[in-house]
Amino acid sequence: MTLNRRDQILKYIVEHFIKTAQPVGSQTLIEEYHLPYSSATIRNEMNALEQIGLLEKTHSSSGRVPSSEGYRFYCEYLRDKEVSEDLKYNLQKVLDEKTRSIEEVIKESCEILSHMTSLASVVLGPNAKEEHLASIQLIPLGPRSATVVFVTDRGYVENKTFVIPNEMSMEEVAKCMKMFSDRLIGTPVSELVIKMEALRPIVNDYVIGHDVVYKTLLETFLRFASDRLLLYGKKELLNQPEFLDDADKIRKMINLLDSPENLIDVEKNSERDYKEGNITIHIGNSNEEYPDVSIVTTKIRVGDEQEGTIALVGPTRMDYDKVMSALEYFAKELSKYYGNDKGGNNT
Amino acid sequence: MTLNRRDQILKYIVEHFIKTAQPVGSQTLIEEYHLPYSSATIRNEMNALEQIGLLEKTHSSSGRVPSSEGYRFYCEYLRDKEVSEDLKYNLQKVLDEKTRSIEEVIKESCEILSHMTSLASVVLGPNAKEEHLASIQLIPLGPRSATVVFVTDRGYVENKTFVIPNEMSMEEVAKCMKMFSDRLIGTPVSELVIKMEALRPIVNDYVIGHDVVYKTLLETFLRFASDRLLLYGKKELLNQPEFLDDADKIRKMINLLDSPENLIDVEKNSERDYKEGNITIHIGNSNEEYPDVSIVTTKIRVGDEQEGTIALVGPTRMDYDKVMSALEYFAKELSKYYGNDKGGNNT
DNA sequence: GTTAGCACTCCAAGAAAAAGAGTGCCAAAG
DNA sequence: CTTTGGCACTCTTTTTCTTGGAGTGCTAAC
Repeated sequence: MTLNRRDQILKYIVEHFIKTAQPVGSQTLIEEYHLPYSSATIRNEMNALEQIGLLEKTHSSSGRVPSSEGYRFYCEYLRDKEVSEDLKYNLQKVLDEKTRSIEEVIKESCEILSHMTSLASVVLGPNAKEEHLASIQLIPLGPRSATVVFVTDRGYVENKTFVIPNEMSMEEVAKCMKMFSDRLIGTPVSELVIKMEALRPIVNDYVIGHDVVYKTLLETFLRFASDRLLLYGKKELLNQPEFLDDADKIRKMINLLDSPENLIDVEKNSERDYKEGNITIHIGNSNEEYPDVSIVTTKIRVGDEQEGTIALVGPTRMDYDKVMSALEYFAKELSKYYGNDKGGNNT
Repeated sequence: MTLNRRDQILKYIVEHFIKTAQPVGSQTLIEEYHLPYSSATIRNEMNALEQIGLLEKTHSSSGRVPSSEGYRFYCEYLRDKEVSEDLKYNLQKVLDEKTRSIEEVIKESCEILSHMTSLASVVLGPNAKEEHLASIQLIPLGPRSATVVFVTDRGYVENKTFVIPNEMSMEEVAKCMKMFSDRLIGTPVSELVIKMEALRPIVNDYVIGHDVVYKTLLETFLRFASDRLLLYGKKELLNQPEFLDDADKIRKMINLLDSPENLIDVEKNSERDYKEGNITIHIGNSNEEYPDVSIVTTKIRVGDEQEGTIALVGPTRMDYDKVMSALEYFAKELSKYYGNDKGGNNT
């Protein structure tokens, strides 16, 4: 499909700006892309594009820079949708390692994605709410201390070491734990805390000094509910030119990346986001808290339950084409390998 | 103990510089501290202090700044060694919560320390090498996947989820795991990998397709060996004036904090470090990779084995007095609570 | 519709000047 | 022999001004 002149010019501007991080002028455009028009013509088109709100100027006589809308338009209509062979090759290499668990595959893939896009990648773990408690194990460490290990049916593990009060024997702790275990296994993680509440009076009759056990379990269950967040490629991201000389921007970005809440906030504010297939693109916007940050996300599914979100985070000036294609490719390949058979692989 | 004039001046300079991050001039010194001498006299003393190597100039006509040696001297002879009541109160509040595990106490204490010193605090977990494997548990998740959970005798947990190859049944995996378990429990973590090597031929005879199990275990054991590092207060640190406008310094600091290796490297280079009680102070030095970073560390002991290191990391211009006192106080209190009874608390 | 031409705007970089903070040192006073 | 007032000097920081250049918008002609 060939583009009309105006769109073609917009495309060039977006791509050139993505590459150089410099506002693009009419002259540059002609030289770089050998356009068969005079600079005046280009300027007219640029002006028109600015009127529609797809381009912006940094000051009255500067070159043009894409607006959020401009990027959005680019994503929707102009991008090439090509996945680089390099990326395919690198991802495939990771995916082909059969005995790797999905977590490891995701980790390594994210490192590759980060590296190839110079963005940070964030893995937002599956919300444990949908998982069920599969096992509670008490492991005595010494006469007065023990560790409890909790495993969900999707292999997520939490643990907690605690001190056994003098008035309780290890046997009693074990008995108490068994009691909880019998009543809690199979419970969805989201209901654990409520169910504990109900168990409180019952366990009261069983064991004296049970409250340590009770409290230990409760605290750990609360941890289940918190988001599991992994972050890769921070270094790559901070070497982008927008951060080269701007300490404030760096601090702000670190803030964003270090506290999941913020990221989730940005992501939630999504009425204006552009969706394409499984990919959602949030393009930073001047009336937001992080105006110059864009986030491209995709849901990762393994088996038939939702398994988590992968996001690539960076400046609004990011290579949307590359990022979207890469993420789409990755999500597709991943589901091909870890598809609808609940975690089994398809050898 | 009252100081001689020269030392008193050095003390004021160090403290003023720590407070303001600006080179200190003779005039300022007189005004701020009401010294009963003329500026010329002060200048003579400053000159002398520079000759001895305790002060430096940022350029030929600038005020003075403490040198590494100057800081060191300050730490050893000049500091006040007072612990603020505020800090005592806040730490005590955390320490008094009886059922908290030591990890949580350390976490919260570090947050307090970071907050009150505006430095980053780093917890370098106990080196697992000294721990012994206490438990291996296989938890089946589905027909073709399972999680193994490993616990050391000090309550450190590692886990790994893996996919069971088609040619193996869950029973076989369990059997295989049991075999490993029987032979590995009690082994020091440092020897696990070697011992695995020895087991390889034996297990070969037992089960077909054991290599997945073997590989899973081996990979997890390798993870045991890696350092366990926690980091708090990055935000506080990056708001220090040295980072206000210097993107490069921020990047460098983040690099340092994000990769444990670097931190350990800095810490190891310790011939010149100053030790006082349980505290070790590494003061950044111009011929090092991180010339303007200082690290104050203390070993934390629980029971009779070494349990880890806590470090406060920040610019060489840090409040050594406050930091050392705080850390010393914390370490002392902690060992009071979690003293020599192997993890029991003293209620 | 396209383009050459030109006036205009704004930024970036550099030079020059001015202001300020601080030093070192000398000679005189204590 | 230590302290101090005085002064020349150094170096940084801030401000102002200038200049060059990149880029635009507009108009009139093609």
